Amino acid sequence: MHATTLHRPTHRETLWELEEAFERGDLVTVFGRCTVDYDGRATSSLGSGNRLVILKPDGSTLVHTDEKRTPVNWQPPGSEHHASVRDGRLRVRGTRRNPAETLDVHFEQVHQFSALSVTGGRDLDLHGSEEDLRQHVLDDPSLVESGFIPLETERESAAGPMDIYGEDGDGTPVVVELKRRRVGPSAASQLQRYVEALHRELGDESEVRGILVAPSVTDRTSALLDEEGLEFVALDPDTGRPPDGDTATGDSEETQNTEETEKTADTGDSEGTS
Amino acid sequence: MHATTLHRPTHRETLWELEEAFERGDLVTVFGRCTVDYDGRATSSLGSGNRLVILKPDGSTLVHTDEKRTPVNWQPPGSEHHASVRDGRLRVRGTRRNPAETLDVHFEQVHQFSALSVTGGRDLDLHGSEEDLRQHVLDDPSLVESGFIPLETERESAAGPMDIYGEDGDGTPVVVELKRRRVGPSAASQLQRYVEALHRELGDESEVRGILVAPSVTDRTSALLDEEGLEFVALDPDTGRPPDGDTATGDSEETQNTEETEKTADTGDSEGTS
DNA sequence: TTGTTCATGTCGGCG
DNA sequence: CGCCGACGTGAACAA
Repeated sequence: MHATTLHRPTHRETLWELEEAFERGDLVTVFGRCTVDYDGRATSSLGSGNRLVILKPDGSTLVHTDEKRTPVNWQPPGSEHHASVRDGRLRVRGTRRNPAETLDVHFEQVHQFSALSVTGGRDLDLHGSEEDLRQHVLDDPSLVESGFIPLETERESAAGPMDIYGEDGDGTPVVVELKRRRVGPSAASQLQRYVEALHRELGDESEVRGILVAPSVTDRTSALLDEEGLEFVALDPDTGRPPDGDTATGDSEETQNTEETEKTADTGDSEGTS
Repeated sequence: MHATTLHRPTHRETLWELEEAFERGDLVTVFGRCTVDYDGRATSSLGSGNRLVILKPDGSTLVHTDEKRTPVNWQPPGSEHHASVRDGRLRVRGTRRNPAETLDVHFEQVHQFSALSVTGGRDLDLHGSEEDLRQHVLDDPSLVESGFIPLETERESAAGPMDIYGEDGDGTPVVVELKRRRVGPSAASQLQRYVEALHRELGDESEVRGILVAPSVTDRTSALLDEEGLEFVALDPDTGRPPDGDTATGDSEETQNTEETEKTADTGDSEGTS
């Protein structure tokens, strides 16, 4: 581990240290007054101001102001860094092809330069994603509906892979779409795509049910689900159980299967993870 | 403008400077060996390693490794920073409510601390977004189709706001969905949602056309569009004209209006921007 | 605050 | 490398 820092360096000094840092594979931060120009998937320009520029050894460039989580300008990983001095200004350029794009940072003045060796320890242990929700459902399919039997995950269809494919107690095909958070209209459309594709695949006479599993759903989306004959089951991705305010279980006398459907899954005695 | 930098400071020194920097509203960078723990919308932990931590005066926290554009961990703007020393470690905590979430960075060692005044100049001039494409179409509606008349943008429907609502030469309602880049299935679904909602709104006897305007479309999506009776028009968001390889203009003898539809817009003499 | 959608989204996985 | 969908998406804007 090492850290090189220059205070108010000349452009020539910065240029030299930049190239050394690129060579070593350091992470570089440059704080200074600069303009930024981007051209590629879109086009942008940013007037002069003091910003923090980060150059990563994987080729990425981040230009940060004092606000927001998202950089005001950037270049993705896989780009190439190149630095030069022209017209009394230091230029740091990031380029890539496919898509072709270029980011130019022109420094009028560099207030601070740092080269840091940031190697090691970058794998994150994350819980609470859609993957976890799926595991909950596979561990105890009755969470979706009593009698539900998962048959396949990521099952392919003409509309793409569906999260969980299975059958209900009557042997009717069921498509389950999982969302880790409150869902909007797009999730309903996505589920509908899968249901329609499967319906076409299995034959026009076949019934196919679609169930959206998420912690909650917006009003408009709830209406869309109703119109499409799709169903909703409330599940929290963390606990794998119905959220606290478990209203809107979808059965507002509009679900198409009016026979004795038991939607209330019996909680409690799930054996859980192996 | 000022920049304070400490090289291998003690935790006590860092703590002092951190609180000063928070007070001044500086942007802070801390480079050091640390662990990171997050709990909120999800839960994550990150083992010990050398990382660059950025603390913005708007409350955001970014933890960057030597790879990727996206921080390995973060806290959004609007959070609150708090620093303390416990058990011989420096803890920097970011918290917010709604949703409730906490990010803890525990430093075993700080290699470098900087406090930077990054005020000013953060508005970006950006071109090439969907907004530009819309302007192109509104300037010359024949780009979509000869005879097309835009009536309203962001028109509300039961399925949400549609990009452009208008009429074709026959007075048939048309929903136009704009995309700045090559589109996948979700865009087709989105358009279909709007068309269906409008169809319902105007009455079951009414015909409603849906046109997807984008530079290009994937094969599967093209099939989806066909099945739904939706149309596609190829337009480049930058130039507002058909892209170079202008194949797949949608008229593969499957569009439902087989009367004399003139899809080929006359290029060239568009008056353009006012 | 909630709902909805765009984004230079970014990122990972699979074919 | 393209397609496809998740993401602690973030950010802007309207209701």
